[in-house]
Amino acid sequence: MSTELTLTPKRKSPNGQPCCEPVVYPDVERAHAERMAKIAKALGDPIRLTLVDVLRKHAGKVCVCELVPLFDVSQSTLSHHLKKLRDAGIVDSERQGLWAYYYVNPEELEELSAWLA
Amino acid sequence: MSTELTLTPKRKSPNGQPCCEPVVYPDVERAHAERMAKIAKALGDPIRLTLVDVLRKHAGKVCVCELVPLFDVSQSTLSHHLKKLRDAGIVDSERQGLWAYYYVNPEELEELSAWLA
DNA sequence: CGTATCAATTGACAAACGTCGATGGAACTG
DNA sequence: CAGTTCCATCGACGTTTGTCAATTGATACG
Repeated sequence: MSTELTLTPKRKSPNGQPCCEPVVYPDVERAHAERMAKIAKALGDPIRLTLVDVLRKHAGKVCVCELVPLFDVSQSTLSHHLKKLRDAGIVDSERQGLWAYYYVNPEELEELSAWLA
Repeated sequence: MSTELTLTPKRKSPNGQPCCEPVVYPDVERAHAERMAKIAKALGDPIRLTLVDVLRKHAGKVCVCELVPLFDVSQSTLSHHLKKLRDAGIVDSERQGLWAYYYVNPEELEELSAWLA
């Protein structure tokens, strides 16, 4: 990263000039930021965050039919949230007969967790 | 939390019965989850996440005019993103003459960071 | 085979989002 | 004062989101 920016304009710029030197975009960060933002976005809903919480704490595979009664939303809405978490890679699921079991992919949270710490 | 749930239905439920015992909603988590989801949502955009990254790494107050050239969006869009971060409490700003200086409120990230770790 | 159960998908809708260009307002410069 | 600079806000737009009721598809049971 090493971006030691110099960031303190003191006076108005001369006419026509922008106020600051354009600073290079930290290139390494780009894909990094996009991956983490995707994860954060998936966690950006109380229901989904709680789902992840329950799945993590249980540390095993949890049947959808156990998850539905935990929330005040319809089954289809919950299914939709689970799909978002799957699309983000945060959870995965496994079918067994009638039931679907969900579990967390802890690695997917690591990057964001490390950045945040 | 102490929620040791028993979560593994094996057979189809008898007619009319739902498949699982309803499990109590972990009440403590509710406000907690909403606060953290709000923070996560604010971080759920690559531009905003990068803004927070730059502000954190610089560990000081940064002028908006330094931030604008870092991204491929208009000044008004960037201002909009900064407002979202302000609304979430993640950053704060301070006016000095013509310029606005932004900085991170690190405490606001702690709850989510701790949960994620 | 017929019916019930669980879960995903579909379609609909209002609300929120991300973006831009234009405008407004405060403050500095000459 | 007149012009300029920085930044926030407004209005518009197309897209995405969160939600539900209804449907579908797969599986299990009798």
